[in-house]
Amino acid sequence: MGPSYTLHRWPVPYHGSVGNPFGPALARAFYERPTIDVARGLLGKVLVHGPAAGIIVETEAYLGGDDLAAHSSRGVTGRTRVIFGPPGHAYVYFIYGMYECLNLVAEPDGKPGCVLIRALEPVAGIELMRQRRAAARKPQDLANGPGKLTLAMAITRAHNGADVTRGALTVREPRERRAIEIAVTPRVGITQCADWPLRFFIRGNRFVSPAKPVLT
DNA sequence: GGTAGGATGGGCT
DNA sequence: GCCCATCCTACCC
Repeated sequence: MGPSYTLHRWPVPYHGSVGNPFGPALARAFYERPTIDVARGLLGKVLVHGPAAGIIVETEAYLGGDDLAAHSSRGVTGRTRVIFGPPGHAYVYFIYGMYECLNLVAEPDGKPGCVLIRALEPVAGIELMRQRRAAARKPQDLANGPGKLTLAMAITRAHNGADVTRGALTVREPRERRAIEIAVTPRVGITQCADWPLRFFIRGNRFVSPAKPVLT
């Protein structure tokens, strides 16, 4: 029988044009900037992995220095090595025994800083995402959380260290630019530096995560 | 509409 | 042994 949701509630899948339906991949210089600038700048860009793609609608900045919520605050380890490396690479880590989260490394080589991708607005490969996210009952539930979006996009720890300026996993300019308003709140699910305003999302977008910290 | 509780395993002290 | 940058289900309005 059919799925438990009704098909008409889903948007028509976006098939794109022949060839690459999006703009060029962001260059390394985009990432080689202060982490907060990168976190804000990624909003509205398009994360692409093979046939699946989504507009980045929510991010969080994890800084170097005294940001104790950042994995890099404990120094270079086997896990955090990538965060200290060159910008424009993926840092993917395993969390809560079940999920994986995608970050993009910022700052010049040698300086820590990364951006957690927290939510996507699916724009291509939506049928594929539905298959990968059987628990999602509505389109906005496909990728509205850091663990959900890695499932929907089939991003795993195998992508840790991958160069996102080229290859199968990239971040690209959108086909058309849209004006957006950026909302800022504290980050979700942390205890250290819990009041730092480092979560950014597109105000009014229905695909942001359901987490609702106090607006600042 | 809402929330409490459990699943599940790697990283690090 | 404790800590998680989470998600889903069940259950209750």
